[in-house]
Amino acid sequence: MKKLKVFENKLERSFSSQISLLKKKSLKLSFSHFKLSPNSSQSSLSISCTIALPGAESNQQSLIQSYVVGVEGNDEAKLDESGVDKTSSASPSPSPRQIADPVVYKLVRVQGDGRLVPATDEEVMEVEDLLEGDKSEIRIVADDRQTVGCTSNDGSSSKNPLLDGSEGLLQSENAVVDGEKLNARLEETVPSSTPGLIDGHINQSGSVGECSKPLDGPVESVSSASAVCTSSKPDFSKLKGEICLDNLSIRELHETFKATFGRDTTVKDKQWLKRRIAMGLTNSCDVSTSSFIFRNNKLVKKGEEESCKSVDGTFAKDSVVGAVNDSCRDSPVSHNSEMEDRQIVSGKRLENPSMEYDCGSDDLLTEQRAAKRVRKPTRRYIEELSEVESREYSGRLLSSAKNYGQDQTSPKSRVMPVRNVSSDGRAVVTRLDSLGGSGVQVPYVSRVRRSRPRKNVMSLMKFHPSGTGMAAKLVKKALGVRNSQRDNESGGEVLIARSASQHFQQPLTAAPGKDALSGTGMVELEQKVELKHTDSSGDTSDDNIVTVPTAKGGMRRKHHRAWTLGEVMKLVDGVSMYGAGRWSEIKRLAFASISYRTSVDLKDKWRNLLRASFAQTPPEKGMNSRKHASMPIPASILLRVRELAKMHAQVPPNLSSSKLASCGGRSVYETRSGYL
DNA sequence: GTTAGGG
DNA sequence: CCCTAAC
Repeated sequence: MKKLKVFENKLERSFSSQISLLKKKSLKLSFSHFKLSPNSSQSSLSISCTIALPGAESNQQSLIQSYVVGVEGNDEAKLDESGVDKTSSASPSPSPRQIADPVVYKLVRVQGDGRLVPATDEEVMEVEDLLEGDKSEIRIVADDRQTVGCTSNDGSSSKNPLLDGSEGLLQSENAVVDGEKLNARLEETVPSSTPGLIDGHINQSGSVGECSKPLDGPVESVSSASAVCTSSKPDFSKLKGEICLDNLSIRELHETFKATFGRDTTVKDKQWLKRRIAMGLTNSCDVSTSSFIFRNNKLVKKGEEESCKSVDGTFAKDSVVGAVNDSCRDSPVSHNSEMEDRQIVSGKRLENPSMEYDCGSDDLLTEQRAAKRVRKPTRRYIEELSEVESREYSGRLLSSAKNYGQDQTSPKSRVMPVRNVSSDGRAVVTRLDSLGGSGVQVPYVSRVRRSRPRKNVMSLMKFHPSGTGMAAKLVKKALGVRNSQRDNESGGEVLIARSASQHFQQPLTAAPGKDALSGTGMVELEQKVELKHTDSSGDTSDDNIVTVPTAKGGMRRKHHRAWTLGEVMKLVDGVSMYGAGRWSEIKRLAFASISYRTSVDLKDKWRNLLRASFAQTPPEKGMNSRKHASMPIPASILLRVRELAKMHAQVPPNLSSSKLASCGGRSVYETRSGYL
């Protein structure tokens, strides 16, 4: 009999998680039909609950979980011992491990007369979706609970694997709390996280620590925390126990590990082992601790949506959380090397003191990130994230879809850039920009960059003695006075006489125009400047500036200016003359008149050229299919690129210049002149 | 300030 | 093109 109860208990617990899920979906749940009934076969029990799907009242569906009792393996043994009917043979699952998942969910329709009719595929799908969608939530919820409510631990001690533990606990540990008391106690426990648990004492879930999705086949029936809310029967004892992994020796930990995961581990790190075990034992997915309480076959809702609530800071370490998430994500049996890595990652995160939790959504994200992350987040990345964060308080959740990449560091641990919060509540990120020596803050977005050397400013300053005035203007412009209308001379190539003397100032004056900012308002300056030097190399065009929505929602200016044939040629010439890699040189000499191409641009372009030249070495073939998108690069040029590449490959950078100068200089020059 | 690379 | 990390 006792055993029976155990099963019931488990059933309910696992079932409750489903319920909580549904609830989250704001589906109406009708628990009146909740019932626990022995199946025809002794080896299984089934429990059902009807839920009213949004639209159809009449159309009640219920999720049925059937718990297959007889299994062999760790669980089995225990069960048997407990004295319940041992159906060792009954279990279909061959391997011990698989046995661990005795719960099966079935969707059925409840007929008017109470009969249960197998659900149609469609119905199944429907519900599955619901559950599916909630997975993440579940997990989150689970996290909280894990820490908080925990309860059933099962055999984490080296000796008792799984189920056994639960049994033992049932009887021994904190024992038997019944009915009312239990509930009352729950109330307290849940909301307030239990401090002690987090660290050393980890709650073990009853069975093996794998999680699986609700509807997919076998699911682990026992959930750790859920135990808390389970007491459909008054006399249900509470499963509660804390296992102090800390006290275990490494060897013991190993054993435990093995018992938990079914494999050995060579890891010696105690911490790691503990985490792993805790994780494994903590069956996250199907725990629905706080939300419901079963009582006398009725489901009593316990707290309101408190998935996030229980976090009150105590639960500041997310080791457990992280781990849980991990475990959930993996297929039951697969926690292996892959997992281990992540595990480590999460471990790191742990150490971060400044973490805050917002309901675990973060954790989830972080999780995902952790999985891939290889490279440390770039500063920009960090900034973006932080911005997101800043605007996040609007209540909008981080869209997981956005999936901020693999940033491992906790979102919370980011370094915040200087920022001011404007009245509208939006955070404005600014950076300190020094213009002409005076530091001013300009909106981060309109950051001046690219081809606008300081000297430009200085030179401008020269034109306008009133330095301060200028600065002011600059600032103003920076602040975003945008006058979009601009004379653009669309980036045409600049065909201008190159007498240095004639244009010797030009680069300076012209620069401002091209600068990425132009759109934002350098205009005034420019115009003034241009008055003096009307000739202009003509690259004032910034028309191509396009604002691209960034992931974070900010807009980033991105201007694109296609490389003209002429530019390409200049580049090639430059490379041939000065050598690839001497981009600044090339920029200075060959692109003196084209201020909008930076050395980096040259470098990038060259890289692309190389790629192109080699990629389509057989020029004719590969490209005809779709080559019109971007300006086709004349084969001749590609050829040259190739040659140059070859040359450079042979000749070390330092020699290249001289060598090239001698070799290619002339021809190059000629070519260029021809084009120009 | 440049260069090399990844994104 | 944009950003960084390294030089």
